[in-house]
Amino acid sequence: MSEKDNQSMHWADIMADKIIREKGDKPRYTCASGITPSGTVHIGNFREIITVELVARALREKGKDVRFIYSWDDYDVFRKVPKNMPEPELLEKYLRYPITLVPDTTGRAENYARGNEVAVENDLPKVGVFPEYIYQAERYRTNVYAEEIRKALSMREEIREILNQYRTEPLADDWWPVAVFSSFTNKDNTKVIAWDGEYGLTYRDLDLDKEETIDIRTTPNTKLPWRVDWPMRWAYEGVDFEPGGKDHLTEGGSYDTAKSVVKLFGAEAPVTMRYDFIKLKGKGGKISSSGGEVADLSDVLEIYPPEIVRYLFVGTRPSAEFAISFDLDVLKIYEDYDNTERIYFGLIQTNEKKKEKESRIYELSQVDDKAIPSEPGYQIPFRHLCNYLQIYAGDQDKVIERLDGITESQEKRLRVRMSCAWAWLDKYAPEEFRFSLSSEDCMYKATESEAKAIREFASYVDEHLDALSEKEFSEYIYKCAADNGMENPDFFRLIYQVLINKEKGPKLAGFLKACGSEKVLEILRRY
RNA sequence: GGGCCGCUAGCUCAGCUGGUAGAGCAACGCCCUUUUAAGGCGUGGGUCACAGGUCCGAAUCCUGUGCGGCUCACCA
Repeated sequence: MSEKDNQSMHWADIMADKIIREKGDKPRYTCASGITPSGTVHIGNFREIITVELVARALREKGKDVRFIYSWDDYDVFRKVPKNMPEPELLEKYLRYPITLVPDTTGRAENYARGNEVAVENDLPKVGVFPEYIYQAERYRTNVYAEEIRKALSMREEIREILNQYRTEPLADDWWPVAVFSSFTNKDNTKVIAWDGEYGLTYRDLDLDKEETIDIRTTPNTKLPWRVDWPMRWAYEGVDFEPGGKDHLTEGGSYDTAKSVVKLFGAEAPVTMRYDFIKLKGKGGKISSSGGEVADLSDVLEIYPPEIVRYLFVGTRPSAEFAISFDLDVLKIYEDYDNTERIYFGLIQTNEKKKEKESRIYELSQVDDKAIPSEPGYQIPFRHLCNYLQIYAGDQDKVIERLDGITESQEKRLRVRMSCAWAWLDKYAPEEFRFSLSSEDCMYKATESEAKAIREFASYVDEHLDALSEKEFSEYIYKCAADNGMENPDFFRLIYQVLINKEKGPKLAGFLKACGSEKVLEILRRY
């Protein structure tokens, strides 16, 4: 590979090369990601998933077989009731339970953890992400990790030493590298008292002050604490790559200690990369959990088509923080994506370096790398599309009818885009941006002289709108104002009032043409 | 206290394995005597936080300083 190629490489390709370099040339690589579904899995968590997906795709394109596993850490403790969950007082009673044993008050699934999981599992295929899901609650509760737990117990002192390196307070003398959910209460308010050197573990339930001895080969109650659990799973699955947030990948963070602990399990740490958090812009705090506003993948998919959702992440270095916008920036995002697409299809000339870079971003943004579009999308600015949609009150078929020379594949993509645009107009667009054509039951009350001007204007529209250009027709707007003794601003205001019940609107001449004389006349002739 | 990140045009940011700065928005002007957050063309605007260093050459690499932020040191 030449140096030149390297310069224009995408971060996912660079990471794939790094994995191959550090892990050796293997026929198959295991890429992992995971999270505790202790609340809504938000778009920040999605960044880790899409990061793995992009690296996995880059590896596959280099001819490697890739296993992409996604670990749901649903045997973690329920510590806090998120603010966006229904029936908080019921959930309150289940604090300190494993989240898999907490009821789902949203009615989405059989338990709390599962409810948060299904939301994500339903949306990931839409953006072309198909991991193999691993459910840690099931793994632990069916004793899949019994040997690993026994190993951890036997390496108690070595593990303690590693963890103590970064702690302000050393772990207590009676600390054990295992957590126990009480079989009496399901809560983790327990303390390990003894281990028989094999599979027998004795713990005390601190709430009830009762003791019990369990067999880690048969009990569903044990689990490893995070800093031991993570490296254990690296070893168990043979993980080659797993990214992490900056909370994990800081000195003394869990990646650091796990890197040492994993050796005790006879394996090496995976290649990693750090990703930064995602901010939100213009969401207006509609959904709130633990204080801040939250958006999940489905919120983003509502206003951006899948390939643009991917584009947001593909085009940004993972180490950089960025904001996902719900406000007017949405327009720019669509324009940026379309621009990248035009570069890919050679509709815009750029230098070779930029073309390579943008083209790679375009490819990686596509949901299915086996089905990259063979032609660019229908060229219509997002703003324009929003106005057409509003003229036709969201009727996609009518908008399509107005567009010349649209192909089948373009129509398919445009319909997705229209759904997003419509959702955006409805939920997030600023008021000035929105309008709807007046209906008969909410007519502007015109004075007699205004009505006369409107009727005259209607005749101009009837005679000239279709035949003349936007600019040429403008003359008639001014002429009509003058003929009726009105100041221009007043006349424009009048027409906007009549058409859309607002004082202002899109640039009038162009707007009239976009509406078409038929629709305009239908409204004007009510006067 | 440790670690990390950021500091580039009024705003939001791109550019970063070095070759005398870019985009969008905002501003201003013109097309059009003329409403407009839907048009077109154009203009202005930055000692790239600061100080050193390496280099023919630094926004880009190194060192230090300042300011802002995040994170670990509890749990996951």
